[in-house]
Amino acid sequence: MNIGKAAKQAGLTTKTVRYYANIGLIVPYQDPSSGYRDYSESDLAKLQFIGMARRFNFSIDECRELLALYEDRNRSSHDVKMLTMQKIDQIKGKIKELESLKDQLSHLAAGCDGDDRPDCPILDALSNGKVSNGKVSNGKVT
Amino acid sequence: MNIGKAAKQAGLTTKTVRYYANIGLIVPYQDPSSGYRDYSESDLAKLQFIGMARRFNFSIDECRELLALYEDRNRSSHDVKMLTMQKIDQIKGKIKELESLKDQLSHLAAGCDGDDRPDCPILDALSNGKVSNGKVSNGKVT
DNA sequence: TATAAACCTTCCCCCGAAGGCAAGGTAAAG
DNA sequence: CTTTACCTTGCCTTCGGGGGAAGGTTTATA
Repeated sequence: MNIGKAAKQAGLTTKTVRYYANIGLIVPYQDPSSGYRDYSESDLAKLQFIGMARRFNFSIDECRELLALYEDRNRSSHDVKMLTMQKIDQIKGKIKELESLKDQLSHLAAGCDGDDRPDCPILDALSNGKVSNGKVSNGKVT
Repeated sequence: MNIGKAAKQAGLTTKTVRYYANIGLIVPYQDPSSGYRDYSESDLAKLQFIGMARRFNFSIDECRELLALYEDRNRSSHDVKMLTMQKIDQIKGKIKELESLKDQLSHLAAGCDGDDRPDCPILDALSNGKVSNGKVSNGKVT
């Protein structure tokens, strides 16, 4: 199967699929004469697997781990669950951080008239540095 | 004031402050003979302002807008509030997205025994593509 | 006064995870 | 045979800086 079809089946772009081949994540057979990549059914399954994992916010490196487990017939489900729980914790942390940001910004916005006069508590708060209790970044997750 | 002290006062790294000068965000006077940058009190206030805005997840371009408003004695607080509300909406969207991810992953994890046997509904779900209802990315915000 | 430590400068490469585009080769259809 | 659709590599861009080299400046100390 050519890269275009494989990409479409997996819901990815050809750029992405080619990138995965370049970084050694999913490397298909490549015809030496034409240079065309040829994706097998097994490759396609892996592409779909990775696509789904990426949609769940797993990083490429985490996908590498998941893929290794996926291919290991003797893996323990414990290992997979661990990775998943870690990801959940990471996401929870990011949510808390964003909740805090949202609350602080909402508080600022509530104090601002939002009319055509220049007085603005939001700008005041940003400039005097005393907004609230900090602790903002950085749990990754994006 | 030298860059090191200015950066420290603003809670930023010298790298970051130099970067802001390079992209034209906050450009201090630069001594032509030594090449040293010299940050005025006004520059420092802007650095602190930007630092705070960045901590609130405003992008560099949004910081540019905020800074323009900050410096405009005739701005209307309406404009500032608009930007802030937009940012709040953006953050809300990202939170929803992460909540959905978390719920789906939690659901998967709950179905997985997490023992040393290989059976793993998490991997099954990732590979068969039928996890739940998709709609995952992408509201930015990071 | 000499020297060392602590600053500062520019320059270039690096991260994640691809996207965009150009130049050119290949395959399949008409 | 030609057009069209697909494929290839390669290089530059994103975003917000971080790391470190090579070298200049300033300040403190011996």
